[in-house]
Amino acid sequence: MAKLDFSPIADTTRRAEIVALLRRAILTGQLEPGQKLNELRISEQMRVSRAPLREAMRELVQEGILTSIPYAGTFVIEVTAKDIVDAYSLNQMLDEFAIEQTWPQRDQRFFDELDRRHEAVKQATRAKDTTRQIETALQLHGLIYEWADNSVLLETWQRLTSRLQMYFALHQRARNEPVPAEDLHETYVTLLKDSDMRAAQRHAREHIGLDFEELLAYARGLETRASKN
Amino acid sequence: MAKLDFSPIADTTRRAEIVALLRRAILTGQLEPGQKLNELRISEQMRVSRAPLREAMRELVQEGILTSIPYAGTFVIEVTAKDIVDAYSLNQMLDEFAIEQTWPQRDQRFFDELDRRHEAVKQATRAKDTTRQIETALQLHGLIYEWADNSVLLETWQRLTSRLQMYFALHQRARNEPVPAEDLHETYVTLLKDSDMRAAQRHAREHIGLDFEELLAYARGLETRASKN
DNA sequence: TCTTGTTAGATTGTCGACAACCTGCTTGTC
DNA sequence: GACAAGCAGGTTGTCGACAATCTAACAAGA
Repeated sequence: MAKLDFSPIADTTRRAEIVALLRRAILTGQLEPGQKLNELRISEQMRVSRAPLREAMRELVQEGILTSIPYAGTFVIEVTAKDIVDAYSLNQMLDEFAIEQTWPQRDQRFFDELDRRHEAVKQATRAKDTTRQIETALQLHGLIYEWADNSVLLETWQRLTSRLQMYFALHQRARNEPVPAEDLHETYVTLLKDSDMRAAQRHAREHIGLDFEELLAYARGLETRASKN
Repeated sequence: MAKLDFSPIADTTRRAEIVALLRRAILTGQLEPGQKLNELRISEQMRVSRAPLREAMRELVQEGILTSIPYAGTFVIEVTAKDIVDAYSLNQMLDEFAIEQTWPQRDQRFFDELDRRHEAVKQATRAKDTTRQIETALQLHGLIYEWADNSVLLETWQRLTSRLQMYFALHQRARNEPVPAEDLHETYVTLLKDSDMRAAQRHAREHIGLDFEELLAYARGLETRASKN
């Protein structure tokens, strides 16, 4: 019998689809930070009862992109400059760890996948599809976490990614101009293929840092504006 | 007007209480790994309808201590040796980071709280209340995360703690004898009060490592037994 | 004018019932 | 006896309605 990998069957519950829909709406910025999610309205729009919608919202609350106050409502999380700093500094630490864990596991399949994802970023960049550009860049970046073969680490990264994606999408929407070129990824990919682990770690640190500074400046701007109200 | 800090009022939803009840049942090992949670049965026992129960279960699924398969059921997560290794190695990394972040923030309040929690561990040890001993030890350990002033890091740690607590509780239940003395914590506390950050980091690494080796051996035993079925 | 009590409307939390689905057993056929 | 089809029981997923709670507007009193 030939060895054949079947992908898992799709979740066929309404709940799972609702989760996907809501998550996408939040991470692309269609639902803005602080916005309240009216259960009745959303359930009517989706042609679904409130039960699966509420369960979906509970999941997203635990995922950290929604927040719930009993009898008051469920809201998209607010983005503060401190949140970004926190997420960023933890991300740096995790990156270093993930690269360390992945390093001995790198093989041809890893390199191929690396190229595939890098190509996806370049394509999104050429198409000027900024939302997709953020998505693919994070997927490229997530490869080291998938390869690290540590399920808890991967979960942690995915939770963090939700927030990062949201932050970048907001930033992107605000300035409404294309994200910088993909040269940074070029170096990143090259270093991951190379033999100097420390160099890869160092680059990951600095590479992410660049986008981060801009992002942070944007968030500080938001807060300054908010404090004037 | 005198400055007075009111603590937030308790969540008064059934859902929140159910979450607390279930979490406790899982983390103390009353609900065993792999066990299925029958919604109807539990809802009847708690005198609650299935709606808030299901929402509570969704939260615990996202928290990582339950797992759900559509139309099949919701189960307590299985514990594999690899899970423990994964959680442990990530924990080491996070500890180092947390100590680094906390270090400059240490003040008298920190030291006082450190002593308070240490005392709680000693008390639980004297009372031979093993469940509480695990709880308090993890709370003592969690202080550096609370003081690190990084909300994302704290969340991550709390998720990890759920699993760690479950692992230790299982181990504890299995061998059914008191956990070793609190001398290890004595050193830990002393080092956190001292001025040598590296030493504290190194100790945290090794200190946790001791309990861990036993835990791991236990998990491997579980798997060996399971594979014979 | 400010504060306090009341009330109406809207929203969230919870409930009981029904629909969809899975599992294991039975039945019938070869 | 082996195997497939179909049925029965039980469990999860979803629904619509009701109860509890919050908010804001309004009225009454100091």
